[in-house]
Amino acid sequence: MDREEYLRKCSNMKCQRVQVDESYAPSLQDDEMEVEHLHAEPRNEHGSMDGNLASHIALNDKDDLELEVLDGFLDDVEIGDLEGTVGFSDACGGFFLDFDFATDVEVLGSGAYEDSLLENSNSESHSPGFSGSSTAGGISDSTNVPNNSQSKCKNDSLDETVTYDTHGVRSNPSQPSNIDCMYNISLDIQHLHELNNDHSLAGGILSCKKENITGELFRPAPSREKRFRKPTQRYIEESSNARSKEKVPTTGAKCKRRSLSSCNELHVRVKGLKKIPCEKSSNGNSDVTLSELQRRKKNPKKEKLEYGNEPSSLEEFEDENLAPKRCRTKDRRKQQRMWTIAEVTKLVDGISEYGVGRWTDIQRFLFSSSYRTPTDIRDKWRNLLRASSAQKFNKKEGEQNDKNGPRLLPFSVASRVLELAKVHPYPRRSKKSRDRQVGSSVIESKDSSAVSFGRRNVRRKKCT
DNA sequence: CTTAGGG
DNA sequence: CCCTAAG
Repeated sequence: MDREEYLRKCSNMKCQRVQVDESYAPSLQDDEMEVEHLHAEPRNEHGSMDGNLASHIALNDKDDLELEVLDGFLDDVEIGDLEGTVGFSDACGGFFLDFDFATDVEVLGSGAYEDSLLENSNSESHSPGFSGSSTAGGISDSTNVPNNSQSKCKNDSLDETVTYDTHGVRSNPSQPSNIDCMYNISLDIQHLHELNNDHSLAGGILSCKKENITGELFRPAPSREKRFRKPTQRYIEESSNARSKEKVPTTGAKCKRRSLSSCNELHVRVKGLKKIPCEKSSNGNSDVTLSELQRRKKNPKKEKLEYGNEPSSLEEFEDENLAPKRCRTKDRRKQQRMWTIAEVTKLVDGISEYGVGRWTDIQRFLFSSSYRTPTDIRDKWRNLLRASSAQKFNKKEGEQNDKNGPRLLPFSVASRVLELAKVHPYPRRSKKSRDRQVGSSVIESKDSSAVSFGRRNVRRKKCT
């Protein structure tokens, strides 16, 4: 029959592909190889999937529902293929994403997956056609296949790695995981390599598709969402603020968001596994969320520490004064806390002990139980320098300006700050200024030498 | 990660 | 106090 011939053609194409794969990846034992393998040729996969779909459609043209579903999927695959020509990483992302949403992992990950494999071997042993795979999922007799035990062993060992990785990724195993899907696909391919089976690749993927399609309703592939540009940090913050006030998003939006997050997770996971250059968007997003999390995590801790510390009356007073200001400003800003005299003296002591610039040491040894970060300490020192110099200036000018200054630091502290400022200049001389100083000194020495050896210089000048 | 500098 | 670049 022409249908069978067509199918055989398709399967032969797959067969060639498999052989090519095997030629340059003969022993695919570890997972990294598998992932790399999948990354290495996404377009081939696309092509094979496409062909499989075509054959599948040709085979199951009587089933209208599935045809519709497959139409949607085929459309998706084509789009993915087109995107594959744009760039390599994009193609990878598109491929994985497409496959992820077209595949239900719960079905693939459980026994049905093995069933499909077995069934593939069955179909292969019985007849080269796909007559068996059109009834995918139901067949599970392991007695028919001669090399079943061997392949099953391989499969089991690989399954272990898969579950391990999955646990590393997330704690909730009920949710379908992209990694699972990916690994299952790679497992499938490896399994087929092991079997050295020409037709099983096509059949395997085909049965995967079938499983997914019959297992759950086909979700309209949100693969295009993944290419949306990652929002900036500010956008994320603002949108998160706005979203809390907004109504609950619709299910579609929810689905989209989940797909996006899972996409990122997939990319990150793959990156961690293989160190494959990912799209920058995922990186940025993860970084942003990480910093946000850190910030959120930091704040409550500090709040806790604050009460155990030293709540001086002055500080509380200042805090009360500044509380409305904080509320008015952005949320992400840390609560502004005034520096108490005790803190300032501690800071001055620390600087006199450790020197300027070793803010981490000062924070560790003197402000370890405080909410002051090294940056805070450094900023305070900058402000102290400014304030002390200004105070000095004011003192020289006259002391009638006390009202204008919001708060004057005590004379003792100011004097110490000034002393320290002399010993350890804060804006430590940069290379530039040092060079400038050196240059000036050179000029001075030149000048002095010119003064002392003026005639010689002049003579030299004349000579030259 | 720490520091420096600018905002 | 925040952000970011540089080491």
